Amino acid sequence: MNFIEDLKWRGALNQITDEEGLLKTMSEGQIGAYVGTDPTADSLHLGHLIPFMVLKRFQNAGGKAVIIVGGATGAIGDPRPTTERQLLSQETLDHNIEAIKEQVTRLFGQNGTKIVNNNDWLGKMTLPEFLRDYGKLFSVNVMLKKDIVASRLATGISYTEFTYQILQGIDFLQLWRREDVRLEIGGSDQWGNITSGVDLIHTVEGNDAPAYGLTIPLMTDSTGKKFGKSEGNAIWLDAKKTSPYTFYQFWFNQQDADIEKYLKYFTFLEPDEIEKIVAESAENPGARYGQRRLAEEVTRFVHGQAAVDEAEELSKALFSGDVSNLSAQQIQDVFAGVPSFDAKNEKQNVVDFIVEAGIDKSKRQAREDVTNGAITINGEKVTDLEHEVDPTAAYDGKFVLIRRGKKKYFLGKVQ
RNA sequence: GGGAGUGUAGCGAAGUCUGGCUAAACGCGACGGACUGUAACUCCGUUCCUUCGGGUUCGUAGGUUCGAAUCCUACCGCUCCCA
Repeated sequence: MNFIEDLKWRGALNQITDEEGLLKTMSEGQIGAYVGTDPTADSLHLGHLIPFMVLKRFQNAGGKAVIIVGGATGAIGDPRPTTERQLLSQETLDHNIEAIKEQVTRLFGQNGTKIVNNNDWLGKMTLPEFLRDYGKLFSVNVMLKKDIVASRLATGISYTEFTYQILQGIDFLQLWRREDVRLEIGGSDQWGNITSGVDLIHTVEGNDAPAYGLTIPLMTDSTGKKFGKSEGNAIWLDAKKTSPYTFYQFWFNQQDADIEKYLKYFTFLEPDEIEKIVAESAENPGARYGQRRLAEEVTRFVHGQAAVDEAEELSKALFSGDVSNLSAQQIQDVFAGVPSFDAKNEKQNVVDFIVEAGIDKSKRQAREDVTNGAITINGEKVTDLEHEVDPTAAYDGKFVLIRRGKKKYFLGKVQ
């Protein structure tokens, strides 16, 4: 299978500007492909992972991977379908850029991957240069027709965000010239921006200049719902924001119906390997073999093998049920990935304790959970609203382990 | 600038004409429980806060009234039509 056939098989291809042309160009020698991301936060999340995985596949297929961390575009704001973006301060942007560069480096490794900041060229451009050299080449009529702009005309869009597509177009042109980038990869919402770049290159470099764009379909689960959130929170790639354990569990908890789709889309496993996993899972779905493999593969890609081992060990400890016999040292080792809070070194009513630990947001909620038998402290179920929690009662007085519901653990560190 | 709408809990959406029975129907989501495979489906419960007496809510600020999400005034936001 070639690069494109593989993407199709994985359900990871939405639109492509010129399939034949791209394959031809790829066969003629090594070319680069790029994915751009703006530093809107200090970490990427699962939504960002998708284009990066396709870029990685491109790299595995013999291409050169180039990544833009958009210092300049991030300062402008890619228009969202709903409302204008809040601009970020320069300090925040700088901080985010560094954090994201580091993450991307971890995903791609040092060798052969180029990470650039578009501020290097966009930041130096003067306004007259911009208008003369680039603005002249863009038709407002065409720009207005881009879906994202058209959808914003009713509610309003600033001149700043309107201009975004030109900047992204310039990025593609710059990389086309500097890094032999011939392909831009993005989510399906990026189609308009990507074609801006392809059009610009064709205008400047000639209509037969090889430049292609490719988008990836939005991932949804089997019920059609948006993918990538857990309890309303984004799944981050930064271990400090989403622990490797939580990350692993996110994948492990996916339902049977989605496993095949996710294995294809989110792992680098070969087709026959995936078929084998799917067949084995179908035979004995209760063993959750597909989920385990999915969790392993994706966690390894993002956090490394050590994190996979740790997440598996932690999962084993948590779901075997009995935590009361663990030593303080074991607690410290095994539960490092669980959300933690500082516990006072004194007895306290359960309800107050739960709220102060941030496990529930109101006493009402905390009472309900206790009454329902949802709260377990140090392995013992607590159902009495008057129960006094003694944080020093177990684990050498160093830790309190709270479980809410079946799956959620919180570790209190006694002060 | 002129005109017509509209703003209700995390979201969607009733209630407004005909003021009290409304902490506010219903749906979704979320959270817990049962079942199970750490699943799906299904079922049950909860979903503003609380010292469990009560307290604070229906865009904001006033007003009328014994009593206002409901009536009046002003202001703010959003949508649509005309210019």
